[in-house]
Amino acid sequence: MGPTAAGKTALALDLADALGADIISVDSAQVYRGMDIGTAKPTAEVLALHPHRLIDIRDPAQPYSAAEFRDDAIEAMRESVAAGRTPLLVGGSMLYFRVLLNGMADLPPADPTVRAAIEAQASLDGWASVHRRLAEVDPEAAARIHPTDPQRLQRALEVHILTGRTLSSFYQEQQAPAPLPCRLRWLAIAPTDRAELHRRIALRFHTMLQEGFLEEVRALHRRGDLHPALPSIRSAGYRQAWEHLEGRMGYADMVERAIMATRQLAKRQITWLRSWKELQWVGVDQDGRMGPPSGTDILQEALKRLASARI
RNA sequence: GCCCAGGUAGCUCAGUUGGUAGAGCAGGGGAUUGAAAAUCCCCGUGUCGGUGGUUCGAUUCCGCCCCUGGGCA
Repeated sequence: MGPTAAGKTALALDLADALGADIISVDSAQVYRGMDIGTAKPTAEVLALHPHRLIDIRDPAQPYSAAEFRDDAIEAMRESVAAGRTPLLVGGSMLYFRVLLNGMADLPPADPTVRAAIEAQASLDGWASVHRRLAEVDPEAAARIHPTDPQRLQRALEVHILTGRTLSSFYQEQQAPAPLPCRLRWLAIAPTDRAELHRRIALRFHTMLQEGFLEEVRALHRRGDLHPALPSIRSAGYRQAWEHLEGRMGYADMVERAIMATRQLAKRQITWLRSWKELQWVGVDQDGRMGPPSGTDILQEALKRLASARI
């Protein structure tokens, strides 16, 4: 685990070799085909040598979800363990790691029709009216969800419309998480200081531009069936590039805002990691060198052997 | 050289009919159950360009100086 631009992929490739492991991607953006440069997806050459599971499994027009990830990841882990190998889960989508660890309630999947109806109400009477409506049928969820949080309001009301039951009631009967095919060890990699992380993020975005990031987004834009309401197009960098291509943002602004969005993403990822239990940390210094890992186990042994590697 | 408009938070700016100032963005902290690279919540002391003057009190009014635009020579 680690914030974006921390050096997860480089470490994962080395660790996979050292441990004889199968890499399983835990990345909500790298699942989309045709979104390569901007998601910092490993190149085709790298993927040929180190196959990654759960990359390129969706068209950008079709949203993926944490629940689908949970099922897909467990299946991939099973196959790896059955083959006598070690699954190595690598990525920065912390909710995805979280659902593997804690499981999810048995909720209905998203329903586009119901969501469209809720959005119609919101655009007519505002999200505050959606919040009031939720308060009538599910006061507990309404108390917990802020009236200005459209995404969670929509989800809570959607669950009630689809099932006639409250979100809270589903949470109460939530089962223990699905048993995993192996025990998990948690390892996080991140630059030691924030300024260094910011530097790496800016540097990487400029590299992406040189590698043809705008052309990549232009190709997505030309399809004509994609739009900024999709999770794929909303992701950091793509959203700003999309606005620029539609003439609503200048080039310099696009670059600045894309980097800002990525910094903010990294901050949220670090917030998740701060509260993670039993987490081993690997720090990365200004020269990209890994520091000594915390904790003691076989992972640490593998990391020691890689200690001179640059991330 | 003269005239005009500005110089206030990291940035863009508002404001104080004289009682030492506040928005957006950035940044920081937090939340996170089928969109999560998403969505949301909380956090604002800064020689108010410098220096003299008027005043009980000046960031605010006045003089001079410096800097940045624009105009005229």
